[in-house]
Formats: sequence, structure tokens, C-alpha cells
Amino acid sequence: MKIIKIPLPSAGANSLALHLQRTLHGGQCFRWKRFLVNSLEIWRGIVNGEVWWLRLSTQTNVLFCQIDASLPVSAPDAIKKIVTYFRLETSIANLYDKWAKIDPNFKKVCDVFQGIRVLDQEPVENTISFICSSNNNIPRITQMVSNLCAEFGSKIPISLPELKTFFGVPLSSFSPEDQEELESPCYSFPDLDVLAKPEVEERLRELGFGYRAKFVQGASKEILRRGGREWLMSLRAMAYPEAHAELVSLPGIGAKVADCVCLMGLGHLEAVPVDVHVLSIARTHYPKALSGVRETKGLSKAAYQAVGNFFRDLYGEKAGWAQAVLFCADLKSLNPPTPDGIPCHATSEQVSPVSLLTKRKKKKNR
DNA sequence: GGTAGACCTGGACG
DNA sequence: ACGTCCAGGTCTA
Repeated sequence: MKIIKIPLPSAGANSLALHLQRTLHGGQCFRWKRFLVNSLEIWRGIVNGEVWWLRLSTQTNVLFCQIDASLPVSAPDAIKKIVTYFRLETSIANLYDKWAKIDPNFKKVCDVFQGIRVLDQEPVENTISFICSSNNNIPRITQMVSNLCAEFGSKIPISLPELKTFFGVPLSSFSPEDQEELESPCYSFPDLDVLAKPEVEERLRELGFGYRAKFVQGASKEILRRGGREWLMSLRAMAYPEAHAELVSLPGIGAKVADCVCLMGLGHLEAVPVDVHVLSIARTHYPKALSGVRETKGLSKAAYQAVGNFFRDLYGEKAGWAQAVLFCADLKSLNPPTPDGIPCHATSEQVSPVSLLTKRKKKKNR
């Protein structure tokens, strides 16, 4: 068992270079679990077939990673992977400063929503996961992805004797539920050739995927036909609009999911996923974004493109990252009324940061 | 080319 | 208790 240290890039005084909850539980990915023990926050994630353990010290601005010494993973390799995954070579301070100067609305929320990073994810997992995200909520997506992996992934070998302690905390200190979770096996994300099999659809329906079952199987099959993971990886080298066009031609992938994959799975940081929340943010605080676009109830294709182009024009090459910060301000799950852990925003403020950008609740009257 | 409805499911809300 | 609404949408007519 080794614990390695990864110093984070400076984020300036009183600023965070990384906020794990906002980044890992903000709807970007669905394979991380947070454990709270002895008022310590420990994260476990399954990334590219490996189990990662993380702990963040905001005091020292260091990210600790515990790795299984029985695995053939060297510390430099592990560091490299983590730096890539969290894009730690990108200075969040520079980005936030730039966006805050450009945009008064961003300035309002950036202090309260520090440390949000766009992850660099594996494209197959990212694509399939976001096909599951359509018309869905984060807890259920998380459950579905977990079921998908347990059913069609492979068990990741973990030497249990090695894992008796987590950053020095013994297993017995965890809650009974957490202990059970910790002792149950972890599964890798399934391969495309497994998901592409025709019988997968029916099984996924049994697992509660609903109408997305057909899309998961169908998209896997189609990706495979085009060259599999290698083909998906090739979209990274493509220009963003072309990569987006390729993705939307897959079953179950529309403009929004394609932008999620472009942003988080393909490194196209100018991709701006536009949903009803972003549309509402645009309508309320960036009226120019929709000038010249006829107002409709839903999100028309014209409105979708107008909003995306507006934010790209406003923020520049990493517009998707800036937008992720704004979106976080709107995510209730990260800004709970009664936080069970570390609050994401100042608790005693009269005006919640959430209300800075969007109305708390929209009443639907019929 | 653009717009309503349907679509699986489970938790929240009245 | 139960119907209704909603969740970071997509597909089809």
C-alpha cells in the first residue's frame, strides 16, 4: 500500500484548485463514491478499469492517492493518469479570472463555485453513460451505470488484505453500509463488443434502462461498425463541429449528449451542452444569446445552436468549462438545503448563489 | 426545416 | 393514499 502526493496547481489565495464533490458528483461522471469517516472525506472511483482512492487536503493543496501496491502501477504512472483525468496542468485560477473579467454573471458565482474541473474521460464510458442520461436524473443514471458494469463489465481484482485501511483509517471505522460497499467488488466498464450483442437490449430493460436499452445496444453496435473505441478516439483529433456531427448520427445521441461527449470524453472544451436549465440561464441573464431566434416552448435546434455559439463567443476556446461552472450553480444536488457534508456555499447568506442565476423553482400551471 | 407527443422509471410532491 | 410532475433528451410522425 502506498500513498502518493500530487501537489495541485496554485489557485490563488482563498481559492480551490479542485473541489471533488462539485467535479465528481456534478453530473459529469457516475462512477465515484464519497465516503465520510471521522470527518474525513474519502473518494473511490473506477476509472479505466482501475480503482482509485483519493483524499484532498485543501489546507496543503495536495491530492493524495492511495494505490494498491500489489498492482503493477508505478507512482509516476498513477500521477500522470490523475493529472490527465483532472486536467491538473490547466490552471483554474487563470481561467476563472479570465471569465470573471469577461462576464459579470460569472463573477457573481465564481467565488462560491470554485474548483470545478471538466474531467478528461474515457470516451466509450462517457458516451454510453450519457446515452443513459437522457430525460433522467443523476441518482438513477448512477444506478443504471452501476448495474451495467456489474452485469457486463469484469470484476476488478483487488487484494483485500491490502485494503484494510484507507488513508490510515481502518475499515472498521466506516459505517456498516460503507463497509459492505467497500468489500463488494468493483467492475470495469463493459467493452463495446459485449454491449453490441442483440440480447443486451432485453437484459438492460430488465435492469430498468427503459427505452434507453435499445440506444445503448444500438449505439455500441454502430460504434463498433465504424471502428470501435479507436474510431471514437479519432474524434478527438477532429475539429469540434465534425466530431459533434459524427456523434449525433448515433442512435440515442442528440445535440445535447453529443456535446457532453465532445466536452468530457473527447477534449473539445468549446462544446457547450445546452439543456433547459442553460436555456433558462441564457434567457434570463444573457438575452443577447437568443436575439433573432424565435421563442418556443422547448429547445429548438436554432435556439440550441444560438446559445452554444453565444457562450463560445463569450468565453472562448474553453467555453464548455465556463458553462459547467454556471451549471453547477443550478444543480440542487450539489447545493442541498440541508447539506450532509461540507456545504458548497456559505450557509448563512441571505441570497443563495443558486438564485443568482436562476429562479429556485419554476411553477408549471396547466 | 421545425414542432408536439410518446417514451421507461422511480422519487418527490400535493 | 395515489395521481401528477419531473429528471442535464431523443426519436418520430
